[in-house]
Amino acid sequence: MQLTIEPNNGMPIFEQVMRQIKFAVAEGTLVPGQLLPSVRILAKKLAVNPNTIQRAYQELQTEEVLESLRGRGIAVCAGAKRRCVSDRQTLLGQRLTAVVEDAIRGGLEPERLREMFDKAIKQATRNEGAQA
Amino acid sequence: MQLTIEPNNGMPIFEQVMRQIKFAVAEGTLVPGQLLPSVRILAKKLAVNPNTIQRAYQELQTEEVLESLRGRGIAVCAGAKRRCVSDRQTLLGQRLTAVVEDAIRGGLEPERLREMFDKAIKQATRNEGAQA
Amino acid sequence: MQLTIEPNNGMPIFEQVMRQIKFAVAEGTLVPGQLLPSVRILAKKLAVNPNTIQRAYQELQTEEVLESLRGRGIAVCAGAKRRCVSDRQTLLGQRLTAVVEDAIRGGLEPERLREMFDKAIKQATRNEGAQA
Amino acid sequence: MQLTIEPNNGMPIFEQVMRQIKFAVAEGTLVPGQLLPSVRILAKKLAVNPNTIQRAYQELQTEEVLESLRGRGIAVCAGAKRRCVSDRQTLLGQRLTAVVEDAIRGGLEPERLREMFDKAIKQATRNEGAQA
DNA sequence: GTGGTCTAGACCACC
DNA sequence: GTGGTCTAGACCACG
Repeated sequence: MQLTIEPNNGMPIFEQVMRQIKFAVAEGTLVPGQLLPSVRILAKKLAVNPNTIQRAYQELQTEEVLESLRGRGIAVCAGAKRRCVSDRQTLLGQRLTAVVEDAIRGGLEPERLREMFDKAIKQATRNEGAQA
Repeated sequence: MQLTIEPNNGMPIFEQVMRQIKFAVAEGTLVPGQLLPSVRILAKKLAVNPNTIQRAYQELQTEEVLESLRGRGIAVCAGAKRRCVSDRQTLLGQRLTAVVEDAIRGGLEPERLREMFDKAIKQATRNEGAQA
Repeated sequence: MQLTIEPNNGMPIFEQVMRQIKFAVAEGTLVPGQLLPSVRILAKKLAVNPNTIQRAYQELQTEEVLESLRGRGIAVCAGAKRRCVSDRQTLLGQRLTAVVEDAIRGGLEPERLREMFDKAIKQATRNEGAQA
Repeated sequence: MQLTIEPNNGMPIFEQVMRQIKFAVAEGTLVPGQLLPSVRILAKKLAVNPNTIQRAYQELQTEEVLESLRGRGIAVCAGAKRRCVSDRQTLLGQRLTAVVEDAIRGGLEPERLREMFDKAIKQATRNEGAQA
């Protein structure tokens, strides 16, 4: 698993960590039962305070994505994958709807918006292909 | 001009005010040269701390959307409309691109994304029509 | 509102604070909309680190018992009372069931258990009456 | 003797082991003088760290429930049964009293509490009967 | 003034 | 070794 954080981009670090872990669970990079790096290890790797990682892990536990195995570490929960995938879908849908609404309400013609959308899709798939 | 703020929705109040003023300028509800309500009046109307309005006006001045007319008040700048319109366009483009990128990078098929987009458009135009 | 914490009794301090706040909401000492003491004030009053109070408030927000009013403070949520009351009921039920089960499973005769229960009730009501 | 542990239910594993051993002594499944399985054997059977069993045995020795017989193993103490039985009684009494007190102090009417108690008793005896 | 986030470092229980 | 909790003190955005 490859985590990257960018401080000072507005999003709290612990939240960046949470999102990336949920993402990894959703796409299967992290599978249920798998142990995550320990708080201290991950903190060191990301050059971040252990408390920050602790908080990310903590909140992911209350979201039932991770679970603490006493003395052994922290692992991905059983039903986590399904939950993360659906979370991501709804979040994505909300964001897309919000953008479209703002555009339409701002007087942008649907045709023009569609052009922008098509362009964005084309570019995104090209990027994706390049990385693969 | 009709401003509405919703506290605690995550976006700072001063930013909500800024966006709505820029929006009004972009669509022509506020025209260059027009005077805005005084800080105190607007603060009272929105039931908001005057400091908050002050900051919104302040930052809009540094963005050259508003200008302070000594002793008369605060008015919309000359070239503000063009600037606001293009601002809104680029911002919208960025948001749309970001959502699309996240979706594709997250493994969503372009066809599925397009369906979501079409649904969002249909709903947004329906809402818009209802309001008009 | 009167909060008391006892360190070193096993229960984390932030959890003691949470429980007592939920209790106060449940019994109506704290009413929806009411502002709580600020993080710093309460921390000082309880002779505890502000972070500890912050965490209690934080988690009560994710449980939708409290809500943060930006720049103004932290207040009791609208639907909080009902939620806290039902929470307390279910929790109580679970504890009672657990004790009874342990007793029966341990071979205690139901009649003997009922005697103990009656004695506990009598004593508890007497205490309660004394305080009132 | 049949021990079962459930990790991550909040109660430390060594304590679960202790309670179950005391329980077995109290009900006579384990009789004074009887040898317990060795630390390693039991640890393996429960799929648990030997240190954990070691600690359970250790603390049961300081409570004079078990005693170490040099070279032969660990056995149940002479007066252990009486002690365990009375321990269990007082513990049970304390828990029951605590629950009842919390309920009454929380404003629950004694009649309502009694209903809950009766229901719990009925269910517990039914479960017990089913298992027997 | 408020809450929110973060760092640094400590202590604890558990395995 | 692990996670969990706490203290101390800092900085930030917001009102």
